Amino acid sequence: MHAHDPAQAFAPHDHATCAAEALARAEEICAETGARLTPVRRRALEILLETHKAMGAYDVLDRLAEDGFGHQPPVAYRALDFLVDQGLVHRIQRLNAFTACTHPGGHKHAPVFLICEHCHVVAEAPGRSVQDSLERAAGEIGFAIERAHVEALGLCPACRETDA
Amino acid sequence: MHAHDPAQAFAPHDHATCAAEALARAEEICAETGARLTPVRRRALEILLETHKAMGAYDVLDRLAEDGFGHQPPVAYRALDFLVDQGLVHRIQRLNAFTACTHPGGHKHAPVFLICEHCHVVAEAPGRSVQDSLERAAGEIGFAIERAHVEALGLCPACRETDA
DNA sequence: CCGGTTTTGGTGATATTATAACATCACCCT
DNA sequence: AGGGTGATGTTATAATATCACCAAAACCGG
Repeated sequence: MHAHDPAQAFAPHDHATCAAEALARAEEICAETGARLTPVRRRALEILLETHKAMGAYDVLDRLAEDGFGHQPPVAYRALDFLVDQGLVHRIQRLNAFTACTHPGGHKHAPVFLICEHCHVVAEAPGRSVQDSLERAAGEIGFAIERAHVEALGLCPACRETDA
Repeated sequence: MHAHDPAQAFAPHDHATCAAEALARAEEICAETGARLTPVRRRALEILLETHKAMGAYDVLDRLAEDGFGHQPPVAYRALDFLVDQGLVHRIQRLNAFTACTHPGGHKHAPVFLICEHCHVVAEAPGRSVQDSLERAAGEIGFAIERAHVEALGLCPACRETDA
């Protein structure tokens, strides 16, 4: 599986490479924009990149604390807020949790999240057509969308078979 | 404006009628399914129907307490959970808040929520085409959607003009 | 390099949102 | 009446998120 296939998160893949590429890409993006990927921020991103499951802010915080960073909530929230602002991490509203973006920098990408209720992996699907429908529906009634969150709960391909 | 127009929430309308119809419809639905629209539950729904803004559970709780119901969080959460289960109320993930459904009972409706960042009104738009795109996108990678949340932030027609 | 400014990070306290666990009550059915 | 069920109340606590304040580090114009 190519590293940029949609929903790679649901398929077996070379995760070390997957994470390393995302991290490298994150560094490029920050370098380009002048944003500072400081140690806490970078570490927070690494932690999120370890898994395709979404992590709560306090889980990230615990990990950061283990690594010698502060152990108060703002430490995690500030790092996460920064990463979300840079588009390197997404917040999954449904779970009050965060997941690293697998293909950051994608030209204003409007992600659609698929959340497996069985294995808890979160994948980003190509959301262009969904966002287009959304824009159209909103446009018809004169609503101007600034940003949209699309999150679907269900079963990923692997868990469908397991459960069935 | 007809009571069932999409996104009526953004347009001036006879809200007393709007709320009364929704409440009547809720009673029908509960009668049909045997669900019990008890006093707290009914009151919680009435409270949510007073406005098209989303309300937090604790706001609803305060109102319920004023009306002589219990003043502990479970009182509100249980009533709200019931209403959500019956499809009479929707939870807006983005806001950790709740809004009454303006057209309950609609044939397994898969709503798309439009949240105005200026006036905070939440409207439900017809989401068929959005859900279809979503199903298609998920289907392509073998993901089986159980339910989806689509929430868009932006400006409603009225606030677009005001702000502009 | 200096000094002012901004950004970042640490910490304690607190706010907000949500649930667990258990007791009680009301109703229905027999 | 007895007993089951579902609804409600209450205490306590868990989980998530933010505020306020300070200190240190990075940046920037000279």
